[in-house]
Amino acid sequence: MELALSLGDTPKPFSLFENPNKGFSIVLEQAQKSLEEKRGSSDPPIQLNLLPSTPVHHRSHPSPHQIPWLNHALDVEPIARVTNANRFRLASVEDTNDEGAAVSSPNSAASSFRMDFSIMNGNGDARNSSREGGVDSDDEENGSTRKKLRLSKEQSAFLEETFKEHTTLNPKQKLALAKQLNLRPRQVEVWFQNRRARTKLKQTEVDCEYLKKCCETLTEENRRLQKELQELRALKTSQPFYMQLPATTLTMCPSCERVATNTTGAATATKQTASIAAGGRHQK
DNA sequence: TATGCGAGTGGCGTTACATCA
DNA sequence: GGTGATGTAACGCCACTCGCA
Repeated sequence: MELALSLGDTPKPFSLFENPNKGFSIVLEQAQKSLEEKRGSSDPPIQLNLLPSTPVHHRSHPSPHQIPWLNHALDVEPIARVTNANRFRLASVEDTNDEGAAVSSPNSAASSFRMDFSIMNGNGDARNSSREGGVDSDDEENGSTRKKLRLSKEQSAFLEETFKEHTTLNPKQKLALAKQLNLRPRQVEVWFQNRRARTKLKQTEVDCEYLKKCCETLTEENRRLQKELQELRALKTSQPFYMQLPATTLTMCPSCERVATNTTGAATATKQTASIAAGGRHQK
């Protein structure tokens, strides 16, 4: 599994910015604004491309990895986070596919791996080995012990591709995917939950790194400005002559910040004075 | 021993439905 | 009978956690 890290050049800003409920976002926003103001340009914020980027043209130009039935399902019913709003009662369907027994909690459909895939797929072939993510033979023999299930590479890859298309599944998609991969719907559901959680975790790590860099940059900028201020104050005390210049004679060109001579204004004169005191920094 | 990851559990939000005033 | 308030069940998701490979 590859996690692509994109540093900039992303249409979407920082993920945390998108969530106003996160306390982090305020800090980040301020830091980013501050940096942008100082630089005069907006550096593209960092973003970890863990979440699948859904191409705008994705329906018209399907990728080689696209899953037709999923796209079809999308056409029928858009998902994202509307599963609650648009969900339809599938309890009976799921329960049927989900063993319908050995339920340890309302959300966990099964705590053992007893499953006859021949019921679901019409074939109970040799793919149902534990390594392939199907029924574990040990579980068949010993229902009390649960062996660690590992999905096969093919199953993982397929789930990954599906996740790239959309990070959540509606019940139809879940059932279809489970059927296609020879897994229980609950397994597909859990895989997507875990995948979302780990994506979020990775993104958080990247966010933290970005915040660190922001903090360092701002600290450095602050240090520089403090130093500059000290120099200005020193100049002000040692060369009071500049402070006695008529305020109406000097100003700054707003566009290039060079000295102009025949406009007036006390504020701009102050700016000019500061500029001269700073050694004409703007005249590079 | 550390790590990845599949899975269990509890809590929360949302929706549909039933009941009652 | 229609309507709004309230309670409840079902469902999905998330955060946390465990434990196996």
